[in-house]
Amino acid sequence: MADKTYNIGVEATMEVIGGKWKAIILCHLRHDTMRTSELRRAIPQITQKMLTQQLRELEADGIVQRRVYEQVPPKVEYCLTERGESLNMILNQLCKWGEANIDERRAKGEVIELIHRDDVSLEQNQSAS
Amino acid sequence: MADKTYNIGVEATMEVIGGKWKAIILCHLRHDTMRTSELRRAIPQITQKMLTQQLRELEADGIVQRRVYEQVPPKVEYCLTERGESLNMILNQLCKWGEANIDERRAKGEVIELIHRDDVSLEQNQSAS
DNA sequence: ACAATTACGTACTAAAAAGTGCGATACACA
DNA sequence: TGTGTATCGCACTTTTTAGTACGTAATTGT
Repeated sequence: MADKTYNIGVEATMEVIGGKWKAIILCHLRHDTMRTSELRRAIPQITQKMLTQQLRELEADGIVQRRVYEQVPPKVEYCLTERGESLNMILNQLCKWGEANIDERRAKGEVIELIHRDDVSLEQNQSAS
Repeated sequence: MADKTYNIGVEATMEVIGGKWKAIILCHLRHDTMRTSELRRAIPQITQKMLTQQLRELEADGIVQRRVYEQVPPKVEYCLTERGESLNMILNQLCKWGEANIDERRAKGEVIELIHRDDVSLEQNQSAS
């Protein structure tokens, strides 16, 4: 394994959840275990190749767990590992911030649509005030 | 402004803080106002072009504020806007998660180095328990 | 005169990430 | 025999992102 150097923690995090698809995949998996086809339906624009590829990388990073059922047609399920679960709070906040931001932008006249608003409501919220 | 559609909030967030440099830049700016040259020293691998380009995009997204002092040689400072500040908690957590992850990986035998460990200690932390 | 300073732009190139199109498997069912 | 299912791999192309190399400005100090 080659020597690796980070300057600041966030670099290591973005290496794991960065890119066009990973954070989205993880946001879906944080609620449920899902099979490949469910993820594909939940993320319509992703291609099969990208989905598999990103899931493989997340697996290699110890974030998701892959479970294969030996049956035909195949059935493969993915869920977060313990390390993946430790991203839960971050994922929730990323979702919420994005939603709030979309609202602000819309209030300023931009034409934006948000298909699925996450209802995390009363989970690990700690809004001081 | 062209019509834009998101499926889930996190997409909008990653559009703003994604990419190789933005989250890193923001992590540095969350403590201080900094001028261009300070940022460059804080993030040694970034090129001048990338730094400027990313800052411009963050400015366009209303995340950072650019202040130009009319003097020679030029002096330009950047700081977070209110909207940028609203990312603070996320940025802290991204840093902390990365640090913890680096520790885990090192414990498993990987040869990793982390130059700057962030000491956010007692800021807006809310660890229940 | 000339270098150093600080911030930025622009044309061009290189590398990384994502997308397309195709094939494979192995069984069920018409 | 042929079609549908669910998952994945591979070769290839396109798009996006990042990096290189260079040039500008206006002033201070040598």
